Amino acid sequence: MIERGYEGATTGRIAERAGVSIGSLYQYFPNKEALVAALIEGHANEIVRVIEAALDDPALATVADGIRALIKAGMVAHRIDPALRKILNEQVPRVGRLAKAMDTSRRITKAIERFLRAHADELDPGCDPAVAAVVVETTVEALAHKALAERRAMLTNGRLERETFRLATRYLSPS
Amino acid sequence: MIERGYEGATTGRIAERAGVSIGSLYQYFPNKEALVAALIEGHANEIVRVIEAALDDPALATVADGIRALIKAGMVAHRIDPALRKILNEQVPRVGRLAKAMDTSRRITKAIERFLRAHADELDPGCDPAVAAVVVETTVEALAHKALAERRAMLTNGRLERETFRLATRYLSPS
Amino acid sequence: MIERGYEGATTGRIAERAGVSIGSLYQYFPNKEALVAALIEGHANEIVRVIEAALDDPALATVADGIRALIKAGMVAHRIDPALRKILNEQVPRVGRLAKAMDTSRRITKAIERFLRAHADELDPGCDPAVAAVVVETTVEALAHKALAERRAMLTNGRLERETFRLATRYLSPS
Amino acid sequence: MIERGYEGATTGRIAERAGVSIGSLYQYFPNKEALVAALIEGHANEIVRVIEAALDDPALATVADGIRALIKAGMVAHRIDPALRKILNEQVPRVGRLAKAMDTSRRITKAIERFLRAHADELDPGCDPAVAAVVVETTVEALAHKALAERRAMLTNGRLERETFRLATRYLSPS
DNA sequence: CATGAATGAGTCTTCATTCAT
DNA sequence: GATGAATGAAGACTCATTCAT
Repeated sequence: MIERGYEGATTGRIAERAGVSIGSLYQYFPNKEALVAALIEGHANEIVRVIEAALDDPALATVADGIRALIKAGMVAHRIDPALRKILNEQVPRVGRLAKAMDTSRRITKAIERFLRAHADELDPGCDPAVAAVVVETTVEALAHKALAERRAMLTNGRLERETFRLATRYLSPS
Repeated sequence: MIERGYEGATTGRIAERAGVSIGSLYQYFPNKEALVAALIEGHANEIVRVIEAALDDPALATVADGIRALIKAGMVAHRIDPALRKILNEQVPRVGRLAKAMDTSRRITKAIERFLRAHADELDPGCDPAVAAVVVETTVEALAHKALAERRAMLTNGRLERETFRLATRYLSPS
Repeated sequence: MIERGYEGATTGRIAERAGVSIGSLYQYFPNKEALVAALIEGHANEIVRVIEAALDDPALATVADGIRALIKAGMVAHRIDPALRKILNEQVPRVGRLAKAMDTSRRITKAIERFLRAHADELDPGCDPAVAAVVVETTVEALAHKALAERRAMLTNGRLERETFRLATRYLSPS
Repeated sequence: MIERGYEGATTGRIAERAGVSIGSLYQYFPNKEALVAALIEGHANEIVRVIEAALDDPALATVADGIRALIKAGMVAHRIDPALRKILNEQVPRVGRLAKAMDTSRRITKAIERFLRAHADELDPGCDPAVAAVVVETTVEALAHKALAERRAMLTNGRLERETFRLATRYLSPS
């Protein structure tokens, strides 16, 4: 729906795809911004749920397992709606209620932090879970994005996924 | 100038900030796309130059020195015009001549790759400079962006810079 | 509405005269060209109808009667919207859908031809109805136009009307 | 130069074709209207000269000769610059100094009237040279225009020319 | 005098928002 | 409540006109 960017998504198009009239849309949302925010929030929740589910899997025994799960989930999340995911992180003006819908990355960071704390014994002693979570979230997200947006070759041969894993595990593990 | 995104940057606003009339703008550029492309290309070149200059410094003895220089330069580059830098990587439609102006990250990646090859003896044997350059570029850029956009606290206390350094050096060094 | 020519007729002015907003206009017409074409087509149809009605009058006994009716109808038609009539024949770019709206004169020529064929016995033997219709249509139209546009004096005293009649009847009648 | 209509002829294009700078144009003409008026007046004079020359030819013995010469000259005049001729009669706003440049048809009418008076003995007694001149001028011009603009077929086989001749001679000659 | 870059009013067109039905 | 026609502000772009060089 928002494949063509915030400005590209006209209220008319949104209404049409939603199968309702513009009038109806404006009965529930005060303006375009709120409307797009709701749209985004829905997708954001879905993405966060995918990541959280992956990290909460009790089958994850080690940090390495967690990293692998996170990378896999990151790829899945990106595929939920690549364009939207991108817009979600980038294009939507960070103002008002949109900001609220925007904190996907913060929620994911929190999930990663919880996971790291649960495996604190495996981490490098100098590693602050709160900080490390930011680094890991930012890094994994950026590499997944890069792979999907510009480096499809490194994606298909699995190279970038392996590199991402190496990057994260070396960063977290005791030297 | 383009703080509000490609669509937010109206030709009128661009003209006003540039201190000329719209008419003058259209004397030199055939349409908005070309105009924005020129704007972006200028900044992109500046950014690439800053990074390349940092990595080409003959005073850099080790990979660690290079990483430090890259991180520092990344921060500087981001400050050249944070908003534009963002747009540059994200919001501009990747089509036509705009796409051409867009390959800042590829040019930076090349510069990093050159640097890594020049210091191949210091790298982990399993490290392919071409791939590692993509990872380092993506990673350093994303963390600098994150720091400036959402985590100013981690920026001011230098924490994120240190973490970025640790992340990159551990990733590149022999285990 | 289009008194000042195709270029003089701005969408804004058209909307204003029509008593609607520009937005509404664009809800029904894809662009200015289509809008003007519709305007013209409407008037063209009206004009053609007036002429056809005059020539189809069963009360017309002779060619002379028909010529008189045609001249009268031509004057009436010209008064429907003098400026528009002018544009219609002259100024509108003869391209695309506009061209379609333009063939008023051809439709009128056809009507005259039909009339002439129905009265073939009264015509000069050397008179080809198809050709004569073109001549009569062009001639009557031009004189009506001239009378209304530049020679109001000859119009008010009925002189030009009488001359037009003499011109056409002598042209058509057997020598 | 004005092939594309009054509005289509931009001052820039006119200057370019004239091989001078816009600035120079504005040194001689106060505005676009005056500029176009001068352009038109030049062509108008040329056209009037062609017609007058044809009608003043002492070799013309009869009214029929004159009509033939007029028709021929009309065709020639139309070919001098068909588009311009058209615009000249139609499209240019009939205001201000432009009106002055516009009276080609009146000057041609005068020439025809002079010719008719010189051959008054051949004319139908009911024929007022002043009025007949208007009729002939309007009629010949309109048919030439029609032939060139919409009925090229009738032009190439000479049919319309012959019809025009018949129309005019029958109109002028004693019954 | 000639030049042509600069100007900005005026055009067409889109789209968020409202409101009568 | 739902609808979608109507609205008009705002944006991209053109071109007649001016004026510094």
